[in-house]
Amino acid sequence: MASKQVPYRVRFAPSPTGHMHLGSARTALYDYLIAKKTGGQFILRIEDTDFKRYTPGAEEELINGLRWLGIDYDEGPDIGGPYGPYRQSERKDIYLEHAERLINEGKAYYCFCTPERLTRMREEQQKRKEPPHYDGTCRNIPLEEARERIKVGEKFVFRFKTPKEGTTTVTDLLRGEITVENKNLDDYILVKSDGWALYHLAAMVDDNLMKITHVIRGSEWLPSLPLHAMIVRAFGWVEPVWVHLSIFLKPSGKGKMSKRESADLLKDGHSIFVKDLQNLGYTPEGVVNWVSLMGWSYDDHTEFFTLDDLVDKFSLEHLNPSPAAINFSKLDHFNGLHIRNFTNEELALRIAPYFLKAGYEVDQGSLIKIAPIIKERITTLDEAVGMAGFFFKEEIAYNSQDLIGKGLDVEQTRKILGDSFEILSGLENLNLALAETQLREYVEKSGLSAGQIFGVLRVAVTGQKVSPPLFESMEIIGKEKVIERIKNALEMLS
RNA sequence: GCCCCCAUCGUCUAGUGGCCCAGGACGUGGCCCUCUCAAGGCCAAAACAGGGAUUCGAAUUCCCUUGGGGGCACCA
Repeated sequence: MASKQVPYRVRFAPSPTGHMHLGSARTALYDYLIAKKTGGQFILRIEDTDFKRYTPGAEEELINGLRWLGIDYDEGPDIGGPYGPYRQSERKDIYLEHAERLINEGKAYYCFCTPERLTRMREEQQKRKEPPHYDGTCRNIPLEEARERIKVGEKFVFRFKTPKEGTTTVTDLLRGEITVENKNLDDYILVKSDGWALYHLAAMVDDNLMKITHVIRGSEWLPSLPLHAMIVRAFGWVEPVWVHLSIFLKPSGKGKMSKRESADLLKDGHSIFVKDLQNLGYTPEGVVNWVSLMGWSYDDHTEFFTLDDLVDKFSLEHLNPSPAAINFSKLDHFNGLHIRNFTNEELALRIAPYFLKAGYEVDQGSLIKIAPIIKERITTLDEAVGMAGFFFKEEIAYNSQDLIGKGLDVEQTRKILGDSFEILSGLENLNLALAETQLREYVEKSGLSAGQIFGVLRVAVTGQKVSPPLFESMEIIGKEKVIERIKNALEMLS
């Protein structure tokens, strides 16, 4: 009997404040993988208590992004679940109750300091070269007095009463024990004066209520981990396993990606936003494979994974804590790999939207025929349009200069075109084997190279200097159209 | 400034004291294949940040230095 796997309950808890980026995608992926692997649940929770930063449409983009990547969640705002609601904006009272509980137990206190006073305080601390921290003005106000002030209508926040002495030790799965001196920790605000909980409180309360066993998140949260552990401990709850994933650095490896740089990236056909990646012709398979390997590895020799492979092979043990620079050329590599792995039917389905977007009228039947000859020539789906658009054009446009092959002059080119026209016209159809045999015989007799002759025909038939294989292409285009295009080319040169 | 984290080829990484004068992948260069472009195959260049300590033995353990990153909000 195999040892029993404990099901993990994990959550992806983004705030709807912008576009879904790679870091989020990876966190969600790992959440999904480990939940699936252990037979547990993956929960989507929206952390939307900061209304100032709320971005309309962000939640929808998040959900679409997850869906596109194939990362399904078991509980979430749109599908519900036994521990809802899954939007923090619908859980205000829950947080307030918990904050009150901390107050009653002497583990938190009401603070009446105004934001203005706090900024002034911080400025002075900076002037004195002190680390910014709350000075504790309200820390020792007797509870009775504080309640009176609240009754009178004074504005207040809840602050956590952080011990001033001793140390706090928390264990991160990837890094081991992390110990900090409590005097370096602040009396963090738990609930704002508008009554809304801050992340520190809300997330810990929700994680407990939603029975989260493993908190998997970015390591930008590491500095507040001791606080989070303190809050969990103050409530007397058992801590989840803390897992802080490595940070993604920009391709240069120098710092996190900024807004400005993200925009520049897009010009090169890359992006850190899931939505852009989709538009740029990347496949969910490629993105998932690529992102899974940033900060995690399986073994020495396996790197090609489908989502199902990953469910099978993923484990928290092989996570790497060091920051990772984003490497887009590797994305291209994986994307190409997965495109080549598609069946022709699948590829046809995937590239169709890109043709449509470019204004082409395409049919599935033709795309299936085209799929095998472009498969190994494209790294992104949208490249199919540039590579194979000529199949669907009534008339192809190109520069007549491009017709004239390397080492050839106009006369020679015309002769090639004319002879080819004769040869192909004489054929019953442009059956691949037949056409190629005939044309190769012609090459033999002509004394020219195959490259020269086929090059001329390539431009005449496809309008491109770079195209899928000539004979395969001609067969798909059909005799009539091929002959006509050769004739047009001939006329162009006269 | 303070706190925390990290440190193997350009990049992503394998490596948990001897199997490593360090393996794989991307990228780069070369060759082969070839109707273009790819794909594919083969080959090559390319790294344990530095210094101590522990040990018979260190990429692997400990300490220091250096470098890099993250965080210091009534944001998440």
